[in-house]
Amino acid sequence: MRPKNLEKEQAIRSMALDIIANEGLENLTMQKLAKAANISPRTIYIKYENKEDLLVKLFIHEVLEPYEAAILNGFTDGMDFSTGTKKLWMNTFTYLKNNRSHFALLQHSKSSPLLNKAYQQENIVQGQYFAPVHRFLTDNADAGVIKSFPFDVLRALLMSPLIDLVNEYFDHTTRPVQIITDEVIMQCCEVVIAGLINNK
Amino acid sequence: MRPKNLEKEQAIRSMALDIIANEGLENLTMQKLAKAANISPRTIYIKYENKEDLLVKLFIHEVLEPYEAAILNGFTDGMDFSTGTKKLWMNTFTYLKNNRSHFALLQHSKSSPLLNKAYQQENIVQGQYFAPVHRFLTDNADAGVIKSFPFDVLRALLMSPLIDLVNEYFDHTTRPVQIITDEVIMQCCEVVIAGLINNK
DNA sequence: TTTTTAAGTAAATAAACATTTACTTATTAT
DNA sequence: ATAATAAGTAAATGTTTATTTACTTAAAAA
Repeated sequence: MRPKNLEKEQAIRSMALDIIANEGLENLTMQKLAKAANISPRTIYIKYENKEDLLVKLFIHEVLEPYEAAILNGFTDGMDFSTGTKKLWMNTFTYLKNNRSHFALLQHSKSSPLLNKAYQQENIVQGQYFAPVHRFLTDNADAGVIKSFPFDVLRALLMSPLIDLVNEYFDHTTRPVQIITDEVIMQCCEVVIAGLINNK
Repeated sequence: MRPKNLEKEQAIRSMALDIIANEGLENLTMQKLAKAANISPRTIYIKYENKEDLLVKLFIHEVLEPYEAAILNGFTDGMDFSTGTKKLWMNTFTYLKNNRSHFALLQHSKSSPLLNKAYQQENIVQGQYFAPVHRFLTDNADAGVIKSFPFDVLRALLMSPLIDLVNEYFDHTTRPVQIITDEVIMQCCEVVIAGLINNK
């Protein structure tokens, strides 16, 4: 029995991310991908059931898992609120800055029904990201360190400005001046923290 | 000369938004649209050059313009920071809540190269939304009412949690309990305001 | 009323696409 | 060595799609 060539599988995944980063998800076709990876279209179907299967596996294993691991790097839910939040922000910013195609797929996962379903299932079932951040926020809310809101609301208040700023960062890469720097990110993080903290 | 039937043009636009709201942008095809509007595919091409032209015009005239008008309804850049921000938040939330397909297109405009281009051009050229909100934020920053950041950064800090919450709102419409209520939105708005205000 | 002209239609067309078919090749277990 | 088997390929296939062709209809201007 001839064994699977793992290099080819890796080529498929990496070229898929390249095409998505450079041309967008809507321009990723199986024939284009096969040509870019220097293989026959049929070979993709040996490794993946169909396009949906490829996209979901690419998204979960190549994007979501490394992304969540990177976010949680050096973070524990026992950190004090300010330190923990800054760690989450900086981890996220650094990772997304260096992985534009991953960011693109994450953004697509909000409007593509397919990826959105995959994202929600992954987060509900595995929840590597979900669990520590969930504990971090609810513990701080319960202890009265920050204002009390449902978890999803806290997450929106805490993390969505950062995602928007990453968007700005990529929009601005073609312009002469980079306005979204690490310093700006940290200052913004402090604004978000200031808003959420209970100061009574 | 037979005149254009404006009802048919309106049917095309309104059915397009229906399909986008119910099945997503990726499932809007010219034949499906023609059938839904009870016309021949050819008729769409009398009113629009091609699909891109249709989508861009739909997005700008049917979504972006009413959206920006709704956001600015009753808002002036001379309002005090807290009142003005709450007005912007409530206007935005109310409008998007009642226009799901418009929200869907706005979300797509972040990841679809086509709509993104249209959005940026429209905002740069017309800037109905841009201008008063820009003045509102920069004036308050200059006067020391809020912390000083570039406009784009201020906008991210001020508005992106709201957009994320609208997303939650639509995710939760299928669940039994609505967690994103007008009250929650107003409380979140106060959190954002608290973070940005200079209290020295 | 008749001519003119653009609006409108039904059906076709050509391109793009995901997926398969029919075949070849490489590797391992015997 | 060779049989067995899955990996791999080149070239279809059938479907879906945006867009056109060839024709009909309705209304305004003459």
